Amino acid sequence: MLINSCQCLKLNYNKFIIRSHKLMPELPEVETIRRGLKRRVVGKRIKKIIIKKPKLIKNSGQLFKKTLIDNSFADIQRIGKLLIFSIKFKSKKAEPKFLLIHLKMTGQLVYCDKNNFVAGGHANSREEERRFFDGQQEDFCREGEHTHIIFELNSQHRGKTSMLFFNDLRQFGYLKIVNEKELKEIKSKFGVEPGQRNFTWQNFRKIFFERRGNIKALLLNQKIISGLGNIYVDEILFASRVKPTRLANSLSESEIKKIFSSTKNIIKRAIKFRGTTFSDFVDSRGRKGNFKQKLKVYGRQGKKCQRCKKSKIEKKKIAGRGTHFCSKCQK
DNA sequence: AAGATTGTTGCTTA
DNA sequence: TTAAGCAACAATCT
Repeated sequence: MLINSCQCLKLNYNKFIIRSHKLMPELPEVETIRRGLKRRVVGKRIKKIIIKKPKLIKNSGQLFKKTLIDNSFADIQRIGKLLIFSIKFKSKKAEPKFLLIHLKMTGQLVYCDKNNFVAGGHANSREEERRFFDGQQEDFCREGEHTHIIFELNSQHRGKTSMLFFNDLRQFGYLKIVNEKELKEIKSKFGVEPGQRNFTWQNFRKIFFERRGNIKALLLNQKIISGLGNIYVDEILFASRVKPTRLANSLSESEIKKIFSSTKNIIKRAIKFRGTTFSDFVDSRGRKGNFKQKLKVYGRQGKKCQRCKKSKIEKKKIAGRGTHFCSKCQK
């Protein structure tokens, strides 16, 4: 069965796995993608690039190709939800450059060994989805309707070809080549990040005195705290017993402390479980992103609160986003 | 069938 | 000057 020999690594969330929820890559998902890709693409020569949707590349196609082709990636880093590929140039005196990839809401990066598979994108139908889960993923692992950029990679010593596909159903994601100065500028716009050195109690605490908006908006703001999205913000606030409508400057010291520690813990745990929305088809065990099972409020609207077992989880639009909470245990 | 959904940007308002 | 609020972006589902 192909599932055992499959070398196709699918790095992203899948809309069809959790069809009723629209789960988007946040910090833990992007981090999982980064780790998986780093192992596989670093060091491989970029042989060819096919640009099917030029608008997704924020440079000229010519510059994009010229910068990447015949070179390779030295490393993959991440800030917030943004992936940063550092480019290793064949010629040593070239100015350092970086490839930024943002997946936004529906972007995917799919890695595939060409010798085993041609890679795919979103499943295009329920039928495709069904076949996929029946293990017949050769039907699915091919260039899909939503594949917009294709990198052909070449392993230096073995000469094997592999493919990296950028798929994006809604085409909100982007790819961009930047130099060191531009990268620094972009990085400077990100706030403190769970798991990074700057995520200290002192830094975190300070934020709350400077802001007037509600806590939901604050936690979603990438300039203040980077990496959180709609799912984890709801989970963090539930864990902290704080209502998402609360104003940042109305929170007590102990409430801020709770938010601080649950942010750290939830993000750490979500990375450990390889994300909520992440799905990985590479190994014979078919491991998936498992955090979905750990969600306490997100997507549970109308269901009984697992903590107080009395109230129902509510869903309201707060800070322009669908927000899930228990009004009994979140004050 | 209109409205909701998602992350981010950029515009408007306060 | 700065922050808050909100439309816009694409495509799909309810």
